[in-house]
Amino acid sequence: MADSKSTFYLVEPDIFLFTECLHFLDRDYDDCLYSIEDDRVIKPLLIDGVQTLFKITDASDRLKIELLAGEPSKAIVEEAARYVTDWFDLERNLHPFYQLLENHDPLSYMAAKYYGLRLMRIPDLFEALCWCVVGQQINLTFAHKLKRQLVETYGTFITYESKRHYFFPEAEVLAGLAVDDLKELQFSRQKAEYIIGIAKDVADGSLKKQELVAYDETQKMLKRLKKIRGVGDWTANYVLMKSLGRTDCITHGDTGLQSAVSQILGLDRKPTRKEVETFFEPFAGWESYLNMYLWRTLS
DNA sequence: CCCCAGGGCCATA
DNA sequence: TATGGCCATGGG
Repeated sequence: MADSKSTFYLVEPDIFLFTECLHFLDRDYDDCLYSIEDDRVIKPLLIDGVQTLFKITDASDRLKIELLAGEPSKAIVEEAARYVTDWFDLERNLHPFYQLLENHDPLSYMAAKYYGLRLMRIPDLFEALCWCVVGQQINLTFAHKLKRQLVETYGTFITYESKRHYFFPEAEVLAGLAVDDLKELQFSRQKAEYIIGIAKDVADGSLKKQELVAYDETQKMLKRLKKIRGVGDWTANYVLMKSLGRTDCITHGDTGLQSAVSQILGLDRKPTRKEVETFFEPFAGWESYLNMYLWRTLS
């Protein structure tokens, strides 16, 4: 294959800064589904059952995506482009959000300080749901440890330069597990039951991302998601913003969010749900982005 | 030892 | 509808 076929570019939108997006991905945690070194991301993608590996770098006004492993068919390049576009939320016009941000009293500093940060998404619905269940109630360090155990035990991987790059486990695989299989990985009984249940729904086709998208309204999507055992208010909102890219979601109950809002309001306690809603009011339609920028203040 | 982490279910009233 | 116990583990 000609080398040119294995590299493609995506035009960067206005208000985009690759390093700022990478900073959010990197933070202090050890994520097992991508690796970041210097100013590049290495991301394995399973596309129609084909194992691929991409390197993403910044080329001034474009994102450069190089295929490191896997045949560069047209379909694979298209899927990879789709994935990266969603991952970095490249299709979003952030001007309206920045307008609100710049005119907001205590938060206007964010427009410059976090300039170009995008809602870093988890395009895969199953992965997003599982990540939520894993992260429920526990600290993020332990959550990443649990995720790594899950991925390295039940996921497949591609080897590149003697390093393993893992794909998130298939729903069909996790659907066949017993609760005790996950308890061995330090999952609580509830988390194990939730994840296996969600895996079964996805594996048998009763839960599809397309179904959610078709609802068109955030409230209907939330209602559908909350029917799933293990999915409450926090998870439903998290999944809608991170997987479906809804911009009007607030991760109610999120301790990180509460901590950020508490600091900004100068409270010595966690804010009530009402106080959080009031705080978000000026950002109607852009709650998810404010949510993201508030998380950013924590790291 | 305590409490709390990017929650949610379930029992109880 | 609202509240409290519970879950697994690690860090402060």
